[in-house]
Amino acid sequence: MTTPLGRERKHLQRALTATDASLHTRILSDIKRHILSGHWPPGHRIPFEHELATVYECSRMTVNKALSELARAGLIERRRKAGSFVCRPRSQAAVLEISDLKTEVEDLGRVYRFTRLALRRHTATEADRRRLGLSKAVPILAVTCLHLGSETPYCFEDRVINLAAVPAADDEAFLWIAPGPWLIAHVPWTEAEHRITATTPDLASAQHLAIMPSTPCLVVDRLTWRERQPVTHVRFTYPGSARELIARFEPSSG
Amino acid sequence: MTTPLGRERKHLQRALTATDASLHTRILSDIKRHILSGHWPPGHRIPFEHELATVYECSRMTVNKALSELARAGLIERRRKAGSFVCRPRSQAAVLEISDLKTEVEDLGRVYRFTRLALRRHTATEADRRRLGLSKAVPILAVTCLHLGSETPYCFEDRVINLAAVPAADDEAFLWIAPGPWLIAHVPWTEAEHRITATTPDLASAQHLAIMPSTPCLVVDRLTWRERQPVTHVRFTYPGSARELIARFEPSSG
DNA sequence: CAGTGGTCTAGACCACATA
DNA sequence: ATGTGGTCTAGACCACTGA
Repeated sequence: MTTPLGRERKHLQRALTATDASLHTRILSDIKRHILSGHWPPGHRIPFEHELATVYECSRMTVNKALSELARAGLIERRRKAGSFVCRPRSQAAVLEISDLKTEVEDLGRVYRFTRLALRRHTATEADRRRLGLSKAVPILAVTCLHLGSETPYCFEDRVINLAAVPAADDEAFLWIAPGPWLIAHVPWTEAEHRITATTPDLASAQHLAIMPSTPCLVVDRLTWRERQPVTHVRFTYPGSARELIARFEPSSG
Repeated sequence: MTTPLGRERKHLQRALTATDASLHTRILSDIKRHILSGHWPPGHRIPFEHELATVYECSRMTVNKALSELARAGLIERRRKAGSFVCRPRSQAAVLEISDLKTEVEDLGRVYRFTRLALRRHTATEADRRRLGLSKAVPILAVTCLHLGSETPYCFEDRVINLAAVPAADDEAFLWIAPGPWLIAHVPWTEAEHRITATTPDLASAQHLAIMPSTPCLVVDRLTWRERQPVTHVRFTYPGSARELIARFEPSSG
């Protein structure tokens, strides 16, 4: 009696639904549809796992997989003994895709080029330490670049690299490869924090971008860690007219 | 022989690890650590499911749960017959938390208040339709608000609401509740697209924010749908000095 | 064609929160 | 005390795909 009894049932279901994917996917999207359509408002208790298992004629594990994913996605909240409930939507979260500059520029249909401006190695000043969130005076590589789209200044990059975290950067001139791509190739899988503000450019930025010092600019500060160790801080300054950050939000997964 | 043979093993593992959570969580974070530390570089093939199942002395399902989650998180890529491989990191993606203005202001330690300025009901003009991505001349509710932090102008809100999607909005004056919270309460679970730019404010914004027309401003445009139907478009204009958008990126889950 | 991941089962025990 | 979700098992079949 260890023969798979569920097999006939499974095939029956496949025949009935036919349309698409796996069962747990179907359960997931069914529930998701109920939530997104408003049919199940926030606070609504969705059926228990064993109920859904009965409805879909499957094992509880299959239902559990669907519900667990919905919980991770933040669509439902699960409470022991109480059940699973539709969440109130998170205020507004959005996934911001910050691709590399080359892709960005080429997506605008322009020809990408960058020039390295200054490159300087020194011990971290007070300002550098503040940028990197460091307390010690580690060796630092400071580099500035100008990124162009079809020969028009597109973005000014002002970066410090923590050489204690990335010693190999000391041997790189960043003439043929920009610091960003180089770092991704040499220090993959980092964590990052972005700060996005609107300001007037500092003098260096305005000069290199060839804009008036009063031109509003979008400034993206990115601080990157590797295993809680600061790796690099970079400030991208875009003339406000050049850049749009676009972020999409969907209740994910599906 | 249907008695759970795995029980002794399970308890053995609990005793061995003791530290924390579930087994699949531990497997997940073990692998994640190998990846984030660079010990397993992009392209590296991680052990097969059955290998890990042997190592951790558990069933393949448990390993599968961990690996599936890593795959969803984008840390590994799974290919049938070939195995699972460490991904190259996605360029840079970040989760931007756009909370509501009340929370935002209060997080700055200020007292939140908002005033509704204009409220007007009319048929969608060409401009309105462009904002909402609509082709038909539906009824529209246009509303502007000023949000203040400790009586200082913090953000100017210029919004249009598609009354065809949210008829109930027609009965709301938005004097006691701001349009944002009202919409979240009445139209939960929407999809949204955000556009973030830096510009000089338009005349109305500058006037209400009491800033010079040359002050750089962070402008957040948000278009919201419900089931592919445009619900609302809103433009938030912040004096550049007032606002920082902060986005964090981690290789998620764990 | 052989072996991987993808999926599913029919149980089980447990922690835990709630009624 | 009871019943929920959380976790896990020891199998199984299948689809796909790369060697």
